[in-house]
Amino acid sequence: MASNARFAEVASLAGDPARAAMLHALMDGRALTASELARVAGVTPQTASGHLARMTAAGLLQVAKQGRHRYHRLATQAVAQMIESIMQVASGLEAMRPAPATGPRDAAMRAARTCYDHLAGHLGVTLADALVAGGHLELTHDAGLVTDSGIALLGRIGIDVALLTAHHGKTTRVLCRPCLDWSERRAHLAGAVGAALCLISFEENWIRRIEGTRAVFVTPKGWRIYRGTIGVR
Amino acid sequence: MASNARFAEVASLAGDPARAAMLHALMDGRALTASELARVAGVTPQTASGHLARMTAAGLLQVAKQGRHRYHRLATQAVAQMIESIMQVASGLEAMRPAPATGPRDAAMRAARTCYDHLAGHLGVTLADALVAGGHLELTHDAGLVTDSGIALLGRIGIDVALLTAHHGKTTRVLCRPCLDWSERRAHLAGAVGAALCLISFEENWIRRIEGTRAVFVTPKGWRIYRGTIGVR
DNA sequence: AAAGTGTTTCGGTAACGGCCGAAGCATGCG
DNA sequence: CGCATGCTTCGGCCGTTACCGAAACACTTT
Repeated sequence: MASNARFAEVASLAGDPARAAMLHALMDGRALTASELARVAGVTPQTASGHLARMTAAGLLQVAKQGRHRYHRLATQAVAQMIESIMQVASGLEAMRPAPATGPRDAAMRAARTCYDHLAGHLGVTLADALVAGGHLELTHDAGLVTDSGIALLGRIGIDVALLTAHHGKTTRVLCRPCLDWSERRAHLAGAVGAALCLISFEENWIRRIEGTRAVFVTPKGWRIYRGTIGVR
Repeated sequence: MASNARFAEVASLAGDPARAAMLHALMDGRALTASELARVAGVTPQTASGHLARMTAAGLLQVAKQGRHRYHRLATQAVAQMIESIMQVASGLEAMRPAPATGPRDAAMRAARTCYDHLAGHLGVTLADALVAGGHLELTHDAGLVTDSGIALLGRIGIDVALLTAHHGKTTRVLCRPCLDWSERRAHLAGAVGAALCLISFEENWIRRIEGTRAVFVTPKGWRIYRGTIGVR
């Protein structure tokens, strides 16, 4: 097994506090500049630059230069999924820890945030719960599927499931994936359907991002849709 | 986000070559002694002991003392999934590398092996392909489900899908999960169904483990079942 | 009780890697 | 054309940690 060295290299890259902070910051799927990442990691720009170069060389990150800025983003979905799964294990250990000091920003994060390309936090699990309760969705701890009633419901709010499937060239309704929430310790909705729901929520102004964070808040219009159509609470 | 430190701790633990080798060795789900793990990692027992103690303290491993041996195993499925996802990213980088020297043992590993609790390698993807081709299974890159015809087929070879679902207390057929193969670069079958198929294959002597490795070989009886009933090749 | 094997603890060494200050390239603006 | 800004490279310091030899510990066997 010669790939052992690669494995260790990748894990080791994620295993540094500064780099971990950067990766977390990139989990919302957006591309950030080197300076922004330096700030969130709490290091000087030149230190951050070194980290970013290494992660890019290793294929974890993808960089696009635009003017005098360099925008960094996670290279692939696989990287995002890896980070999720590490968070998963890491949060599992936290169970036996004293409750961490919870600032106001943390409260917003726990209430609703994006996780790479989908919704997480209390909002995320609430939406997933409502969809499951309404028979629109079936979830286990490691797989999920959209029912016929779910296809209809999603169509009503502007998501064409057939289009999502067509994009993958397969004829199935298995386009969702549970993603265990590190704050709620419950499954929320990831995968193509989760991403589509998140996207349309931004587009239709059901949610808005809280500047500079991964946290979001739900607009009154958003609550109407979530409650009325999806059946939340 | 106070969990950042935990995240880095976990990733960092996986990021050492010696520890990575141990984790890989434990991916077949069995429990190994400290000495065995020291051998596979290429370090002395006292070094291995330190590594194992740290990983156990961090919750990655679980240890059971039995006589003068201490058996170490992965603590949870989440840990196995994390390792998978890191392998995923790591193997993605390998795409542009020269082909690694492939010894005879590597050949057996590529042909068929266990991956935590299910089957991987050429055998794994071949089985998954056959099930998909026969309409018994539907897979995308991040989810999967068993069809009615699949439930019938699995029942014929001794796997009661209803029993698997009952165990999770939910009424769904979404008990499988695709798991990208690092050698084949294709999806094979994981999740509850994948685990059940692997288990029954061992019990019925369709496959046998090659002593001391994760590799397995298919018995003549096994080929009869795989070809005749599942429709391989 | 004594001998032997598997495992852990301790101490010391060596190497790797993160960090910053200073200086060097780029790009955009006045 | 300079000057500012964003980013990178270079050099040196320092903390962390993997590693092994030696010795202690635990448990089984004779």
